[in-house]
Amino acid sequence: MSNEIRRNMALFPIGIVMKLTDLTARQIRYYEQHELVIPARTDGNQRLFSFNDVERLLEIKALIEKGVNIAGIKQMLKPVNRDSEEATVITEQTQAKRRELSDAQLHRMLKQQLTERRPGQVSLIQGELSRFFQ
DNA sequence: TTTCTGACA
DNA sequence: TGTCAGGA
Repeated sequence: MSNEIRRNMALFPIGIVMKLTDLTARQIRYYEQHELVIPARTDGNQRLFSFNDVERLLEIKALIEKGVNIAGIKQMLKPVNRDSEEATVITEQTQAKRRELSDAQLHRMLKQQLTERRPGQVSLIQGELSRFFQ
């Protein structure tokens, strides 16, 4: 159950998400405008994405590459519920994602991509992810 | 330095 | 979508 909390815990800024998803900030913001993802906001109006947001963006990216437009994606992906406190609602979509991208795979992918960074910046990024490897 | 919004080629 | 401006 605590995994749900962790998966929905917003913690990375757009810069990290860009590397994780291979999307540009422009694209990510554009998708947000169209409500494909609703990242949390904190402090100075900065977007903070959770693991779920990242997975959602990867789904969007995959669909875009398949030639699906925004309208089409809106219909395929369930509308996002952003309850900062309420528990995560396990939607059919969520379960579908689990089948394709398990936690282990996601973690592995994250490690891989975040590891190929310059030695100096690695510590910072790993520090952000550390809470997920507890 | 990084991210944000708005706007235009 | 890319990119620049002007702020936070």
